[in-house]
Amino acid sequence: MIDKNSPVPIYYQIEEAIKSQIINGVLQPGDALPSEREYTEQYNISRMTVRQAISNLVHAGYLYRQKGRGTFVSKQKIEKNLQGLTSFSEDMRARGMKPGNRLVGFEIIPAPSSIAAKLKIEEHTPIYEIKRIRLADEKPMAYERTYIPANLVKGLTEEHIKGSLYDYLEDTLHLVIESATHEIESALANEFEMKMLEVPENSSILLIKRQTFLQDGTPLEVVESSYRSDRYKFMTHMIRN
Amino acid sequence: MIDKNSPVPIYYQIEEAIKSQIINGVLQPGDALPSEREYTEQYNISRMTVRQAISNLVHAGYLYRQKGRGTFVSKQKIEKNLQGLTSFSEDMRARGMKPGNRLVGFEIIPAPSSIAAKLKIEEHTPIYEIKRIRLADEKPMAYERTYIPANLVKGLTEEHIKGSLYDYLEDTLHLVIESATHEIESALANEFEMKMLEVPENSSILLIKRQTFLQDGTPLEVVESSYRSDRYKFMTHMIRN
DNA sequence: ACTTAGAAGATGTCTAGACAAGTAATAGAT
DNA sequence: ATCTATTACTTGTCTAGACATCTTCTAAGT
Repeated sequence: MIDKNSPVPIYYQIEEAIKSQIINGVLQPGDALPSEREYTEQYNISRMTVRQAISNLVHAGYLYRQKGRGTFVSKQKIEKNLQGLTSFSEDMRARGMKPGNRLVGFEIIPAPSSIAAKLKIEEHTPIYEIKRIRLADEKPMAYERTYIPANLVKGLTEEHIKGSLYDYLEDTLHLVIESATHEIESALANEFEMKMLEVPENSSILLIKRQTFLQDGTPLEVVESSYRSDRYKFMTHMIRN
Repeated sequence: MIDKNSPVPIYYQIEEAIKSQIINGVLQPGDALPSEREYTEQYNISRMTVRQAISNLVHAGYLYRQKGRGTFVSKQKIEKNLQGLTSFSEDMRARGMKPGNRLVGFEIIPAPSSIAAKLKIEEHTPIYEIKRIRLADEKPMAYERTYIPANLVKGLTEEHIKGSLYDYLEDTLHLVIESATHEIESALANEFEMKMLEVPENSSILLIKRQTFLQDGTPLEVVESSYRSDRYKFMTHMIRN
């Protein structure tokens, strides 16, 4: 079960063992876990190591702890942050749809002041402007404008955009994408959006403005998207402080 | 600086000391923190205690760690999960507005099947149905229906709802509200919503469907809200896995 | 000047306790 | 039967190391 000679950290092996007991129904929602001391004795490991495994599972939402009482399996089925930050393609795939793209525009432009402020660069600094119609199952889902600092993402080409931009950023450039903020509004589709999204007059759209950040907090991109309201709803998960 | 005789845990005191150095500009974004060993020596505490403080700040988004290199101040200014799960009143206050309420309806009804499924109770089980116009600075912001299992929240009265429902749940009933899911859509206001929200024909609205969960994963409430799109945008923060 | 190897310094993982503070169960007294 | 005190058990906090693995710097060799 726990292999002390494995390169996989012991705490991680414990995590996976507990998680699979939960997923396989051996541990039911509301069940008490064995105590930390019991794990310590069973696996002959330090209690702090057990605590690290359990803390990670508490953080992930599988377990909750109550001082003096014990540790219990959460009734809530979703893993916290499972619905995390994804690329458009990842999002569509998660919804069982086939993602696609129609590139409308791709150029380097001087950053207008509002975008520059969000990207924390000087106005007029060169940025990539990427305009796309986002498809799901071959039909328009969203119209999207993406702005990325040119000096941060060197060598970006149309080929990268046709594939997965996030794959290029993460796998080739080794950028660590950490988080994003979203502002979500409702509006009526304008003439342009009606045409791009193929929706009739007086259609409402979901406007999503997103800012993505790297691990060290550097802003990576600003994305402004107009989604068809008949085909898309935004889903998120929030934790109370 | 660090008071070992204080009831406040040492790791928490370290956290607060580092946090205030960041907030006061003593530590700048991108700056390296002193090493764990340096804190250990400076405060004459265990390195594991230092690690706990730093881990909490990493988790909160103030710092990031790189193995072999050190720990650095994040450039990103917002605290992760700062924009966490709030009540309506908390949300409005955070936006600098004065929250208010017009109670439209409050009764116990048998749970319809779709609500029962979300609350994980049997159809027809008694639930509270609370209908409110949500005000901000005395003007309508949202129309909202809330559904709460009656056996989970005993003794709920109109007085509680006129005040802060979350205060009653947390402070009086000691329920630990942990998280929520949101589904956000865009739509056109119907006749009823136009009247409640005082918006003209062909106004778009932001539809937010929320499910709130307690610490142990028990569903607490289902909330369906229609927000004025001219006065409200939804803001959230997501982390990449 | 450039390259390589070793040392120094950083975080990551883990040990084996100890005491603090909360909850639950049990035993004894009324 | 009920109440109170004690004991047992739980998580929370902390200690004082040790070794693993990564990065960076320095010194030596070419």
